[in-house]
Amino acid sequence: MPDPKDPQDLRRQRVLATIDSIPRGRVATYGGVAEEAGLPGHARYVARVLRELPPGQFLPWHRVVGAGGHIRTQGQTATRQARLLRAEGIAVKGGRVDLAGHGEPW
DNA sequence: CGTCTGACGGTAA
DNA sequence: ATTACCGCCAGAC
Repeated sequence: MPDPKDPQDLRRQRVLATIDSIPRGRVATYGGVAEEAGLPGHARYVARVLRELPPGQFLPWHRVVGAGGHIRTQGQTATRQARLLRAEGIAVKGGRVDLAGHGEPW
């Protein structure tokens, strides 16, 4: 286990905790998650954390989308994300979700 | 240190 | 709608 006092790890934990707090049926943007985690301007960092997330983790990673509701994942991952979103009642059309109806809970 | 790379965000064409 | 840039920033090398 990584040292929980390591500031690097704390930062990541805050991001993960924020994503974990996204309710079912809602989505959040990378930038929104970053801001909520106290890291304004670090949208790319959020993406990195998710990208390197070990598979099988319980985390609603699929609820994180790009600005404007765009799905930014690629290939099979994008397919899975769309399926998971639709499974909780979020429509995905043209690689995009309706932010107006399912936007960030913050 | 300098460079390169992005599951980003925004703008311009 | 697409493509090309640009600004940004943590990491890897």
